[in-house]
Amino acid sequence: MPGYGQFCPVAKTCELFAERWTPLVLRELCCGPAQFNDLRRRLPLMSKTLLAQRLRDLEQHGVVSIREKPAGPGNIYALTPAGEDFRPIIQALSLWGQRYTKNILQPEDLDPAFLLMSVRGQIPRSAHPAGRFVICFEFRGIPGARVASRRWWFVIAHPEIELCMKNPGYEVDVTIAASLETFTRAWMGYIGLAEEAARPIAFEGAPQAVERAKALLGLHDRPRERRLVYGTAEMVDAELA
Amino acid sequence: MPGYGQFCPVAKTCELFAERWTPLVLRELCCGPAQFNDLRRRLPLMSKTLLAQRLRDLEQHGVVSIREKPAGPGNIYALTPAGEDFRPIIQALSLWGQRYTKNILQPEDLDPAFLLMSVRGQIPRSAHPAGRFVICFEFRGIPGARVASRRWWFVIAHPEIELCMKNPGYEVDVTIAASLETFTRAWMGYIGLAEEAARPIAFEGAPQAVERAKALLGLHDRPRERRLVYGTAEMVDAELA
DNA sequence: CAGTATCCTCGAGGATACTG
DNA sequence: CAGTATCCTCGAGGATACTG
Repeated sequence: MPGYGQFCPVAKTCELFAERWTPLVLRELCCGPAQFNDLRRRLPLMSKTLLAQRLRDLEQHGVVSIREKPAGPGNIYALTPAGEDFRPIIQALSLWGQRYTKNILQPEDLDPAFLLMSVRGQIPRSAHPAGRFVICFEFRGIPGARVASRRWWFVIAHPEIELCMKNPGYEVDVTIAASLETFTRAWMGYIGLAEEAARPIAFEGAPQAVERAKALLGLHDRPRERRLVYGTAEMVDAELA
Repeated sequence: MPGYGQFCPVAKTCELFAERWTPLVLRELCCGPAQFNDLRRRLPLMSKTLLAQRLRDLEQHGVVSIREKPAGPGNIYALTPAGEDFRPIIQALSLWGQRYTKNILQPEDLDPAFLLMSVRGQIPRSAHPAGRFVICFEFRGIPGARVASRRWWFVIAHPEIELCMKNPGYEVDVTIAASLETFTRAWMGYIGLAEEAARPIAFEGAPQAVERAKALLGLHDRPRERRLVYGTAEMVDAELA
């Protein structure tokens, strides 16, 4: 892609930042160093050829560092200090989107895998229950384009949360059943749990466990702009504790 | 361009914001409502077909309003409130660029017309001299790709500054002669006036007039990150007064 | 001036097969 | 797994001509 032919720092920044997929690659790297296939999992519609190319371009521009893994094949991709300075911009794009893209979510934008990885990433470790806590998700209305199962499990065992597509076999504390769209919108805080009489989100489990699950996931009865953290696990802990 | 297939507000925002040329169209509209050819002058490398399409897309997304001119053909393009909310993002992209794109300016990024329009736009009206004040610019090293004359004039006559490609005939108070690259970098504050012994910026005129011109244009002896205002004339007045 | 309509190009990026 | 090499497609957007 040729440049914009302007010395303006907005133009020069856009030459490297406002390319297709690039802001989303940076969004991912905001969560900390990652391997190639970590990024692929989070950007399933991006081809590997293009991902590799973008990473190389970003390295060229001093925004991403590429270092060999200490053992085994493959690299570790991480933000350089210049890359870190995109974090507030990612945050600002997110806030804009939270205000103005609520109502243009398309069925194709919904994906249980991406959703639940995001949900997991926004749970501060300080909120983990003391013992093992298992949440089962049952989604209706998954777009046909997504090859994904309807049932998912969170196995919360401090300090880890395992996301399973197959029944891990543990006793389930809370089951959450909802249409994928409703749950996505509720998690983002675009709608409140109390308002969805037509397509409700059903919680099954002991009342105390249900409340614990809602608190853990940050689900509220009323709409409330979610505070999304584009940062490492430590930053999530610090900002959402 | 298909979407990214993610509900993530960063992804949804990028679907409309991070398209080629779009941030620069918004950058221009940050300066206030504009007509089609105002925008074309500021985005000379963007085709009119594409500009028209982007403006339509932005209107569709509720970011730009398109209203017929009160008289005559053509429209007035302006930011909606949602569009105004991109202003801090443009500002942030600019700050990133000021920090990290200093050293990747290409000859093709230099353009006296774009430069001097930008210079003019960053002068608060409160700084205008009482009487008429005329600055002549003489640029060396204009890239061949740019069809532009080497000499330009600012006719500062409060509350207007006229930018002329042809000698307006007024007596010149200050003449500034420099290579286009040096002047561009100095104006951005990437370099200071005092440091460019090799390719100096020559000021000609009465010492007092020269000092006045430097103050007006915000030129300093030492590098200093320029505070660029992406806003209307009133905002420039308020922030740079 | 302020765009729109039409045609055409070329290059971004997807698909596929391959490698250590 | 973690990419790279190669080929090919298709659609973004440029060029041109046209309109009120």
